[in-house]
Amino acid sequence: MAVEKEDLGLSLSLSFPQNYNSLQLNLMPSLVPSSVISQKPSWNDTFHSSDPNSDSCRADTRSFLRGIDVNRLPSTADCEEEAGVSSPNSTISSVSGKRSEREGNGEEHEMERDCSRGISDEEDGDTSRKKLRLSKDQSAILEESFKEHNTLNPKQKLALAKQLGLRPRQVEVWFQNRRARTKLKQTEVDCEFLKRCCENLTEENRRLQKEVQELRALKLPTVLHANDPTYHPHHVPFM
DNA sequence: GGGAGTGCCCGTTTTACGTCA
DNA sequence: TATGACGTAAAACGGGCACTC
Repeated sequence: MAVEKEDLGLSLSLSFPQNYNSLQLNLMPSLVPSSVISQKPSWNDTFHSSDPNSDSCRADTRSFLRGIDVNRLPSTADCEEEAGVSSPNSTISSVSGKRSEREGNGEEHEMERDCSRGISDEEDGDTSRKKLRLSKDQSAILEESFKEHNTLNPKQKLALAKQLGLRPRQVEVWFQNRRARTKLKQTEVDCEFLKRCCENLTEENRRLQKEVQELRALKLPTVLHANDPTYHPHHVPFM
């Protein structure tokens, strides 16, 4: 496994029941969980025009990315598509349809040619989809990027893909899966937190119940006498 | 208002790889 | 030691939704 669970940098600090506010969830060293996950990264500054939501960027991207299916591996991929051969589980209109229209562009195409691993994977003539195991270096770089920003704008994606010698689609998929793993991890942490909350509340409830019983035991005579109209403080009942 | 294009999320499938009998 | 079954992590896929133009 390229990324161990520990590599996610998870740490959980719990302090119960004195101060629930002391709970700290730190999923990753530089990635603040939940609330910040959706924030746009500062790394955007690296790429000017980098706000993925900006009009210029989107328009840029749209014209930028068109016409090439990044899922298609370089070289032989073209032949396969034209021959109507795709992966066993994908139709021509599936991946190549949805992604090709939005991610194809000259730069990516050129970059894909440089993807030696992809080429070698496909050159064996096997038409089934080959899953590429990322190298440790590739995973490390992706992790570093993810720590900086857990989403990518198109330019960042291209730059990263180029740097790693991967297809932009692979980088995109990696980030999607990485976000999913982070979310799953956060859910596990949240569940653990709630579980501990429940345990502490149960214990607190048990303690309070016991305390109530003790108080009732102490005050029982008074309570009974107060409700007893025949009671007289100096009256000694028959035994 | 609605269609097209795009990005992201989510659930699922497929594949690579480690473990164990 | 070889090998096949099995489990798991992760890469990849497909559909849906939201958003923008």
